[in-house]
Amino acid sequence: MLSPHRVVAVAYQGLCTFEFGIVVEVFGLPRPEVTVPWYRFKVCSLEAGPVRATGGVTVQAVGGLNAVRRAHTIVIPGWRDADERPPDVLLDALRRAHRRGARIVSICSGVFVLAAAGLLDGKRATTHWRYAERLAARFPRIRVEPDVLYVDEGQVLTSAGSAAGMDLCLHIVRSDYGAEIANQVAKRLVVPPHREGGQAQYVSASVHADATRGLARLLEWMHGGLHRNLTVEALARHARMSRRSFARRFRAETGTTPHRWLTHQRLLAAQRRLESTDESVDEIAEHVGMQTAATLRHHFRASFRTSPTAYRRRFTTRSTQRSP
DNA sequence: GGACCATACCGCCATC
DNA sequence: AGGATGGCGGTATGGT
Repeated sequence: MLSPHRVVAVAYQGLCTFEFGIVVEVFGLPRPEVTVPWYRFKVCSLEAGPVRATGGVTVQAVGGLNAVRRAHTIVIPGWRDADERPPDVLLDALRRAHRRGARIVSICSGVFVLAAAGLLDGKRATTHWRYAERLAARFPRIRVEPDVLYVDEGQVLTSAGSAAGMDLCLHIVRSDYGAEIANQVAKRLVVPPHREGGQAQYVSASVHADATRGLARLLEWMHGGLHRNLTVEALARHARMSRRSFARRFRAETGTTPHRWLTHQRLLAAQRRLESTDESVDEIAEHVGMQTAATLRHHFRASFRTSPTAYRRRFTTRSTQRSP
């Protein structure tokens, strides 16, 4: 961990108060309970003078975009209008920061700023489900993933709608400081340390809560028995549907396919076990329902870009520091 | 890393 | 007519 690690949030006219608040909460609060050097947080303003944020709040930042030049992490907490091209000073500042290796983060519609700067070309990204189509249409070179809470492309990270920004910020803390400290932060925020699944399930859940109830029970059942050898055939039977209808319903509700969902859950379970137990990779593979350790390693690397053992070394709850 | 086999996925169409 | 369902089969993906 670079010490101190400077995080800068960009404020602008029409600032999204909620998303901005998330960033302040996670990176900007003093954390005496954390015994290692914490982030140094700063807000910088795109426009001179106080800026109006949503809800009639006025924000007076201490400095201008200069702070971006020295930041290790830059966060764009939403953008006021998906159709408004962000000013060139901001785009240039982000491009320069990106070139020198800074980490660029967006929440919700903030992705449009990153996209306009060209930082997402050829990369995966996500945004609020309301904007996903527009993003994909306007920026065809971005691989838009509408059904996840956040996408970590290493140097560029994007998160889905509003509160998913919290998931991404916690993910960043977890990457920088390890699971134990991330859990402490989550605990103080009174949020779960790790939300699973994508935003699609929240979308349909809020649109028609009843329809999801049947499948939600099934998901819980699947989750409770990851070690079982679950075939799509068996799942469909359990849900009393044909395979075809089951697959359709599953995608509609969760935004992914049954098998992919299972694999993902298994990987998350494996992560938890790597963090909190000293089981061998073989044992973990068996426990989470991956047939063999080789299969686990394969998927683990594909998803998290490290091996299970390397992950354990980094995130085991004792040694919590690493260099970003 | 590639080859082989099994299964999962999804478009298409008929049916309820 | 129109929406949901289920079967079929070609292709993609996963597991060994």
